[in-house]
Amino acid sequence: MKMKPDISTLSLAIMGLISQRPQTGYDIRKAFAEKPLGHFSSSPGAIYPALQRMTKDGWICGKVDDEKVLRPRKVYEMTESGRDLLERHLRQSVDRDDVIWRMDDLMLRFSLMDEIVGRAATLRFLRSFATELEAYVAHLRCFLGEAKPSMPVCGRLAMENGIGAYEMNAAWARRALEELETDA
Amino acid sequence: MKMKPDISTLSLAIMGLISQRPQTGYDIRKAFAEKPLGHFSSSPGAIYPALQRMTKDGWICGKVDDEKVLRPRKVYEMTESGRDLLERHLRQSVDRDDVIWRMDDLMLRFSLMDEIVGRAATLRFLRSFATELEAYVAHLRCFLGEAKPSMPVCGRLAMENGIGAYEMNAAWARRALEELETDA
DNA sequence: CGATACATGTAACCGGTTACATGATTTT
DNA sequence: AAAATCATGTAACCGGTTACATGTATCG
Repeated sequence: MKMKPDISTLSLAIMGLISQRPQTGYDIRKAFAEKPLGHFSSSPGAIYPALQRMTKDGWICGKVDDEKVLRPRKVYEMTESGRDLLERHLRQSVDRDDVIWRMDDLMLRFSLMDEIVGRAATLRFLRSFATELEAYVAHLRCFLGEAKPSMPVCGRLAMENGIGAYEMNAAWARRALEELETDA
Repeated sequence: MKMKPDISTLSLAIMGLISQRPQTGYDIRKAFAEKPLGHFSSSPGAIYPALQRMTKDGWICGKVDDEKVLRPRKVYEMTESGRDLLERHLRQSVDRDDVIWRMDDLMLRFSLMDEIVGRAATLRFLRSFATELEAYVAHLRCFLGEAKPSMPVCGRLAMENGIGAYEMNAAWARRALEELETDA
């Protein structure tokens, strides 16, 4: 019912940051704590184990930037195989399960993809994103139409809120598409 | 940075269902698998342990509806202290941390509260929900205004998407408020 | 009689949370 | 010298995921 995410949202966010420029665990924690968008845990108990896992898996590697101190300051950067994995992940197309179960991942992918896999991939992404959303909205509207009479007021309102969220995303995708198609 | 949720979203959803009418674990699984809105795991490995925990904590209790069979069919219903806890949870007011970190919980609460704690509480909820959202949107817009020049196009678009989602929710809350104020 | 839906559970695993522990560097 | 900030980590806990195991009732 869920499946797929070879890369967790946290790992993706971390790779997004260190792709821009190599960073320490602490830099990453600060970035997550200060950024208002995309909520990631900035707790050391999340970040450091994640960095260890990703290192073990060969996606990133940490270079001790200073010599023989007891507490080494490690600056992490992407490895080749990490970049590879990241690019493959960013290039994946959008399906219905993604829009239902992995919206956070989708938006995070969008915010990274233009700079890492280029404009063409970004446009492809937005088109499939909008298409899947519009199809799913149609499906939900149909469901709502049938269920409405038997639903309590607030159940119906909650569902309209859910559908509204998907519609907002679809409209945003169309606007973004227009803007990105007509610029440099 | 996160704190608070005395009740997990899954527990809340389960209590919402069995408040309407006593149900078995299997009924709950089916409800989660079929309902298009609010994504809950319908896997037995999530549901049954959750039911056990909630029973242990005294929020619900399961009555074996049939006598000496090897596989008893347990119908769960709310206990008094469970109803108490649920009502207290539903009556909580909305703060900024809720709209940032617990939007799912908020919408689930909304969909249940009218029938469990009444219209007045629902209206109070919607008012504080709208107010917090509008304040947070203002804050984000301000942040975006400052950061915009130094942001990559897609970073800006992603942030606009995030803000748009909050705005959509605020607008929805105002509409819902109007509808609920003027009806029965 | 076999398939399918009904129905309940367990166990290994994984990753995030909270809380704690420690040390280095900079500021007051 | 004390306090704050920079910086890295560990350990216990909790709950969800996946996969497995089992048994019952109904229907063709």
